[in-house]
Amino acid sequence: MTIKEVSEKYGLSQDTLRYYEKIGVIPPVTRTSGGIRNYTEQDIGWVENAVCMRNAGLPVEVIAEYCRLFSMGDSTIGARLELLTEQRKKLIEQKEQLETEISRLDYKIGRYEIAAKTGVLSWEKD
Amino acid sequence: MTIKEVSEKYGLSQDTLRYYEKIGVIPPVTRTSGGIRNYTEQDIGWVENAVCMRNAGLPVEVIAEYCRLFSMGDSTIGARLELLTEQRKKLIEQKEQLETEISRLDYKIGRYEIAAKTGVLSWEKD
DNA sequence: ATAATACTTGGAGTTGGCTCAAAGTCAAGA
DNA sequence: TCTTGACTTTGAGCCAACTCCAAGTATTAT
Repeated sequence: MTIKEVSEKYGLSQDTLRYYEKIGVIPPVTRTSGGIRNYTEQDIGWVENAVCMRNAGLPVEVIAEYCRLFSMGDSTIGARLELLTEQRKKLIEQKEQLETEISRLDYKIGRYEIAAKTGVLSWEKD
Repeated sequence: MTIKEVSEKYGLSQDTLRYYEKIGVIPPVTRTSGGIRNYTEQDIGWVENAVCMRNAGLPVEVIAEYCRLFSMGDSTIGARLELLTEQRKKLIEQKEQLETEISRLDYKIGRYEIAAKTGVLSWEKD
């Protein structure tokens, strides 16, 4: 698969794909004899991994570290497990933050709906 | 309350508090006759609002827009309701992204735990 | 063979959200 | 009175994560 196709499939710019490879968020991509990127299924697996992790807000640095450990082989399994566990913890915290803010918003929105209907503000501030 | 106290109470730097005020994430803070910031309960309410919204990842621009609308009075209630509803939707999407990634991580972590115990990788790639 | 298109690299520029520094004002204590 | 320290403003600097550009090479279509 060419960089263009991968770019379209995952909604990443070609620049971003090259950038990800450069900083190690994905391992070096397979090339044609002419040096052109030719993404294999494996390469694409790494792209998917990067997309998911980025969508969840993991820093590129962390994803790159995971790739680096992976490339070093089985001796880094413990370290990779630790890295993933730590990130999981952070995501759960974020999720809780989000839930808190969503209920705050729900409350506010509820009050605004009443206000919009009645034209009357049923409260004091913000 | 002085800027120092507010800074310590909410874990924001004094610079950040001044920055928030400057860009309108919080409305102009009450001042002493000498022009020194003297946060009232109301002002602090706005700070809390900013902290919650930022913790959930809302852009400062959006928070500032809400403040702006608020300062314009009751005629903007509809617009404020719309803004909050839109942001709520985004937060829910983000939450879903997070949940997706958390289960992906759970799956990976599960495999790594087995690998760490048995020393054997029970799968092929990443 | 040649033009158009797609690719390459390296490096500079952009955006969001702070963060720091310089230079100045002011109030309280020795 | 002088100094200390907290405050003020304006503006520059920084980091993450892209994003764009220039200059050059390779592939494809005619």
